Formats: sequence, structure tokens, C-alpha cells
Amino acid sequence: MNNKRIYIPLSRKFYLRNTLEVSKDLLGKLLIRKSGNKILAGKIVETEAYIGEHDPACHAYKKFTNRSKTLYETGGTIYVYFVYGKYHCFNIVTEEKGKGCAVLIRAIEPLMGLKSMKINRGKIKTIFDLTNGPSKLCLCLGIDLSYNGGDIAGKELFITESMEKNNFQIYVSKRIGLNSGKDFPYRFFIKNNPYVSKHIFNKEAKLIN
DNA sequence: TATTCGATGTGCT
DNA sequence: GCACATCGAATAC
Repeated sequence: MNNKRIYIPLSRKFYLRNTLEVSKDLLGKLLIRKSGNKILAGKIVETEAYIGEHDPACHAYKKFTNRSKTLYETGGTIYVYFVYGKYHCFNIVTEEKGKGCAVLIRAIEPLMGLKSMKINRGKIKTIFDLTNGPSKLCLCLGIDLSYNGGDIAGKELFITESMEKNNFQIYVSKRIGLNSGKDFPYRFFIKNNPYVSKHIFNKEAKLIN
């Protein structure tokens, strides 16, 4: 891949749509992180939808708190939060301001800047362990709370169309790691992609295209 | 102020 | 497959 290529971020409009649609459409897109003249990038292979105040697993279910306030911003806002005392999760707000909806990026397939990613991440068993989890990819790309509330159509961290043709099949399953709202089929991932995070629920996943 | 919990990851079995 | 580290945020009181 050519580092000199100019990447055009998807506009905010892309995110001002139904959360499930955005979750599906993000698969196959490129997540780009620029730092100085370095480019770290990966293809999005797994996402989850969190759909506002009526979704028991969504942070907006418990109303407005200091942590969840950026979730109520307009679609295209970056929502990063801190969990389990040591990890970060990276989301993109969807739909109109005030809805409290977002897509969690759960896994990417690393494509550029693998060397830096490995340094950021620390020891791994195989290359497949590098970015196959929401907090793993945050570590690799250096995504932390300083990005919370930022614009996903910005310069440093953004998503762009893939240059490859996207001919893959999409599976949908239950979401990972929840205690409530666990039965909603809001997790999307690319069939047979080895960088998908967990294999739990994959057996019962359904093909949707 | 006290207590519980968590959209995870790691390591061991 | 399963236990558990870890600590900030949310909730209970």
C-alpha cells in the first residue's frame, strides 16, 4: 500500500443514519490513524451497534452521565470511554444529536504501520492477536480519552473507503461481553476473516447478504 | 462516603 | 473454557 496516497475521510453524513446500517456499512472500510508522518491503518472487520436509551446495553440507557455525555452528540462524533480500570473502547456516534446511539469498533485487520502497532501493544502470541478486540485496537492505534468528543472526519483519526472491492459476506450475531441486552443481534463481522475478535456466537451467526 | 460493576484481556487448564 | 486482575465511574446510602 502506498503511504503517499491521499485519503478522503467519510463525511459526517455517513454517520447520520440508522445505527444498524452504519454498523454494517463500516465493515470493509479503512480506519486510519496519522501521527506525524506515520500512518497506522486497518480494515474494519467487526462492529457492534448500541442503540440509544431503549437498548439496555447502551450507555444511554442509564441516561446522561459525565462519561456518556459525548454519546448524545451528533453522528460522526468520536466516543471513547474507559473500562475495567485499564482499557479503552472506541465508538463512533450515529444518528442525530440527542439519540445516544453509536457503533463500537471491535476488530480491525492491520494493514499499515504494523511495526508501530506491535510496539504500542506489547507482547502478542500471533499477528491475529494484534487488533482482534476493541481495547486491543485502541492500544495499537494509540486511541485514548483525548479523542473523546472529537470529529471522526478529522485529520488524525478517520475512516475512509477501501481501495479494494468489497466482496465479502456479512454475519450478524449477539453482542460480546454483556450482562443486559445480550440477545439483540447487533454484532456484525466479515465471514471467515481471521482478525475477528471472538468465536463465541459465531456458530449461531446468520448470514445477511 | 461506601459499595458495586464493567461494551476486556490475559493466563492457566 | 474459566477465573481474575484492576480501578474509574456509576449507584447506593
